[in-house]
Amino acid sequence: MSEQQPSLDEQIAIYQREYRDLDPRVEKVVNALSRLDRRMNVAYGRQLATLDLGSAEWEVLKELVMVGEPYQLWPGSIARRLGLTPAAMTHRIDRMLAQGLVTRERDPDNRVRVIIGLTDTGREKWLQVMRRASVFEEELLQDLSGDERVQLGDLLTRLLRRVEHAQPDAGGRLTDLD
Amino acid sequence: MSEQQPSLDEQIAIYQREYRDLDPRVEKVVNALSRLDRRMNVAYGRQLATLDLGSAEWEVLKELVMVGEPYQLWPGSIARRLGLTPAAMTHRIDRMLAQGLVTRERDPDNRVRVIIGLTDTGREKWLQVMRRASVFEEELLQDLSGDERVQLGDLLTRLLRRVEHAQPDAGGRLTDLD
DNA sequence: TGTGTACTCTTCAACATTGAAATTTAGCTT
DNA sequence: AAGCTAAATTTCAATGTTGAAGAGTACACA
Repeated sequence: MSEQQPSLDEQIAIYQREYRDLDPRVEKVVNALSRLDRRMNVAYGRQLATLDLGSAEWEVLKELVMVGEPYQLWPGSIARRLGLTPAAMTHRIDRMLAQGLVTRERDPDNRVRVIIGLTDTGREKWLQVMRRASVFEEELLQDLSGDERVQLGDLLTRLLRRVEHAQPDAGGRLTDLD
Repeated sequence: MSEQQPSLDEQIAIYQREYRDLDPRVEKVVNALSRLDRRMNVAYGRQLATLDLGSAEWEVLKELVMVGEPYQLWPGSIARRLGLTPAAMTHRIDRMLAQGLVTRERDPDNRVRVIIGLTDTGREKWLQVMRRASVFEEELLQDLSGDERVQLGDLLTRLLRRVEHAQPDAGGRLTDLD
């Protein structure tokens, strides 16, 4: 009935008691990953709050910067990348328009489509967030040597490959997102 | 204006163009982590759906199993662990009660408090999910040797330590969650 | 040229989460 | 023992997301 979360090793020990066939090495990786991501998001969330930005807006900003010049994307494409419904995008963009972070105009090539563009204000906001985020990220990796950072990046990239280029062929159980 | 997400390396290259001081090794780790977590959650979400379970319910189930016997927790404690408001917990538990996954009773020691307990149905549900999840997880780590799995687990654990035992003393920017 | 089909975005109602106020209880202080 | 403060949960109104339906546009094919 403890108030605080058990340590990762405690968690895995209990999981194994519940389900003997579980591989503790695999569980350690997977659960550490998910714990880390939660912590990172809490940290980002706090920094965003000090910049009057919600994490919803931040996600969209990131996608727009991520495509590079000229910082344009269709709403549906953003929605798919973020795993949201198009309806949610409509509303997010409404809000971001009001804050001057993005523009919305009809696509001349296909008038059903809409083009979302990043404003200078939006790009500046992205930069402000990244400046703070990079301080946190550096702190997070503090204990790792240069070699270890590269090693970790490589291992994670190899996992990512499995899951980002997953063809759902051959009874594949892996996820496709786009 | 591409339809699909840029690769991790493309993403980082663009980030660096926007913000020169960014350390690509750090960015690679952090962004790979966050991409992986998103993919994993999509995969889990699909498996949960086939078991008529929402990810909200799954999160609560996990916390209850994670504390071990006798599988009891206060609503506020669950809320803090999951980063939710107490109000959200009230509603989640309402739903889970209706599905017979948990019980809710007053704490005899402090009648303001409430004790949420796992039912046998709930524990069985957890097991069903884990049986499927472990297949996916094994597939995810497929390309890593036994040594590499341990190595990855260790590196991630070291990051986690930085962030889970963070005292916000000394101007610390790291997050505290509980 | 006309029709059908597919696609994109928006609108709408239902549901989940949030933040704040309200309620109830415990524990401390005097 | 009374009153004050702090804590846990629930209730309520407001906001965000979802799924489905609707409106508009492009493309293929007859």
